[in-house]
Amino acid sequence: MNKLIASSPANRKRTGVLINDPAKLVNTYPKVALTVDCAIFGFEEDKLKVLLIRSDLAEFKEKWSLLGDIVCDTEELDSAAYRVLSQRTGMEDVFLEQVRTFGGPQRHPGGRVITVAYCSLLNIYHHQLKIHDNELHWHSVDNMTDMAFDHKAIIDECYRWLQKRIQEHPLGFNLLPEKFSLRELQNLYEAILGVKLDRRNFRKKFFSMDFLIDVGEFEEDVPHRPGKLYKFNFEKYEKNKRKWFAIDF
Amino acid sequence: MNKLIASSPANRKRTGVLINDPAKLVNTYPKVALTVDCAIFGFEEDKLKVLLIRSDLAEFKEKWSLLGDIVCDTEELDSAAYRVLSQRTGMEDVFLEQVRTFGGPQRHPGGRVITVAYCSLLNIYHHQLKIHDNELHWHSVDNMTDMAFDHKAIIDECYRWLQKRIQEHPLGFNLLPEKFSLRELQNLYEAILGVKLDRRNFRKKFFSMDFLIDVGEFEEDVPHRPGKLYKFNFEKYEKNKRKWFAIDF
DNA sequence: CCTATATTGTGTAAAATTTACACATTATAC
DNA sequence: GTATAATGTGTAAATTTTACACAATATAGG
Repeated sequence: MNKLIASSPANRKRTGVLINDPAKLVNTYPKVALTVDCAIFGFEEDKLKVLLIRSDLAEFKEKWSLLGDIVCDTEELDSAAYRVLSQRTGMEDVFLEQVRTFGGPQRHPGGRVITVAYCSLLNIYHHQLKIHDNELHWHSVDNMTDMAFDHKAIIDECYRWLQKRIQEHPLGFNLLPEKFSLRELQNLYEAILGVKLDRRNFRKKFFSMDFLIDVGEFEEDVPHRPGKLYKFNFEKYEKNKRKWFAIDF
Repeated sequence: MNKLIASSPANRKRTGVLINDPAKLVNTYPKVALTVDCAIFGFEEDKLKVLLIRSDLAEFKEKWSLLGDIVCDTEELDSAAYRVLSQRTGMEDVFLEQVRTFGGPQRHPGGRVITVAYCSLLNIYHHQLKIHDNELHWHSVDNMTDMAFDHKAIIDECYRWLQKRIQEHPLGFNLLPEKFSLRELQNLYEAILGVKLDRRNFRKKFFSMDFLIDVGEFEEDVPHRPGKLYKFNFEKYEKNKRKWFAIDF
């Protein structure tokens, strides 16, 4: 099934003789192209969105793909992903985390290309966000179709990852403006998790965590009684971060 | 900081002209060596162990490394990891999951080598387990020192991943014999999580989940009253898998 | 056979958390 | 000024989690 490669650690006979020239060894290894792909999520009109670009492969004409790039020679994976992110959005200090690596031998029509998938969260209305390329678009996460490569599978994986993660860590705030109302926060959770939550219990939950700072301001331009605005107290959270423990499955 | 690569998706001018020859494009990408590394965990004498091998690089003489191998030309990442696992342990049907990818440009002294880390769990006393290579050893997970490459960091990451994962999914049973006592199960959780648990509450918890099958047998060769033996009901678990939901951070 | 030892197996009460649920308040829109 | 649409708030019941002690049962060793 696999071509045998004599130098491969598992096939190399272990003679007890140590290898003095690792570069020579690595030279015998097969090489693949390496990219990063970013699932850049945003939240708009109470919907989770992901930033996509038109594929420029003829084969995937009219199809959408994630923002990605090759990893340069001496570049860290995280740095490559971050570079994609800031080049494409103009934003700095954006939430970014590795999700998983996709390496199917047939995933790219041009030959083997391994991609490390990243998840990124940003506020679509951030003043710093600049999307120049008019081939870039925010797509609703439900209703992902016509995707190039295996990018549908990557987005699905990143979305599941996000659903899980926002329940355990305060990631969601990265999708909101710095100041937000509890309604916005609840809409965010409801949209991402695909559930309906009780308003009073939701509030009680977040207030009891005691990480919300009342900024003493109110919503504006809403056609009803404006809600209070809050900030998330990241410093306090980092200090009090509870060690998560509960057997439950 | 990074060498510019004209063909890189992010640098390529988007002219609207579609690429008809993706292979030609991929050929211009820089290539890296690709490996998988398996953190193969076992449980012995109430301690979490990981299977390591002596590094065969002179540079890492006397140091330990994870079991890994290069990924072959047309091989899936999962398959490569599984191949390492079965070649090294003789076992089939072993729990295996991708954890994350390590790709620091300097992580391998022989040049750039990206590695996809996998976590695997098996029962050290399984009759099928055959470890031929006498350079292979089970190491206690605390007390990991003298590791080759960045394998200490990889093990740390896999260990944290495991700690989290066994609380949400019934992975731990993969480390135990098919039939086990509740004491063994509790020892497992205590060892992996590094906590002390109340015996009665632990039992109540697992009984209330209702996934344990009383096999009607008892421990043997223990110098005290033998405990009942149980199996984990994986079928029932798969059917009833509850969708995990709880905002908590 | 008896005794010492070590571990199994079991229940309950208190505390904490989660859930379900309704109405008065406050702003805008017309 | 009135209709509308959302905010803001409390409590009781149910559930889950925690803390905690003692009798039963096997082996080990004299």
